[in-house]
Amino acid sequence: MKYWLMKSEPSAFSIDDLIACENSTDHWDGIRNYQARNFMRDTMEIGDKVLFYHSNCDEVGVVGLAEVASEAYQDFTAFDESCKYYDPKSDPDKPRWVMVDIKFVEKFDRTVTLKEIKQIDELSNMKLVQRGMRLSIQPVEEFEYDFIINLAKGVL
DNA sequence: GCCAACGTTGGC
DNA sequence: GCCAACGTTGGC
Repeated sequence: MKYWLMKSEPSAFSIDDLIACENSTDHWDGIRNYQARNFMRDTMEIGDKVLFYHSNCDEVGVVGLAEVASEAYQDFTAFDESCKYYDPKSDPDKPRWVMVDIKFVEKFDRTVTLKEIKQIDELSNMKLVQRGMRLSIQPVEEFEYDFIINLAKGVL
């Protein structure tokens, strides 16, 4: 069992959008970064736990939980010329990009904000708060995952 | 909207 | 293989 943080811009795809999907599950398409792709392709497993993070918005932070619901498979949006994620260099016979399905688990009553996370010593090693870290899919430690849930629920 | 930091591309 | 130019990310 592994733990991840996955970023999404709520103006493009928010946690409420995920809830609204059939079975509260959707494919996580549009990843065009090799490191993030490799995590999905090589390391993620069905059932892995995900912190759902809203970036580039009014209230930046972790808004809820999800889980990995499929193995990695080819990201078909790379072959669609009309899609903004179109990548002419991705050959359908040898797809360059993959995605996984993500299933909604829980929406927090409140957002655990980036600002708040930055102020907590125990979370200072999270990739999220490292300078210049832009990866949209990041591994997190189990205790970090638990810590953020506890913050959201006011247990701490 | 700004801009720092980063990843990718492509000429050499 | 180097590195400048460019495009993107994402906090503020």
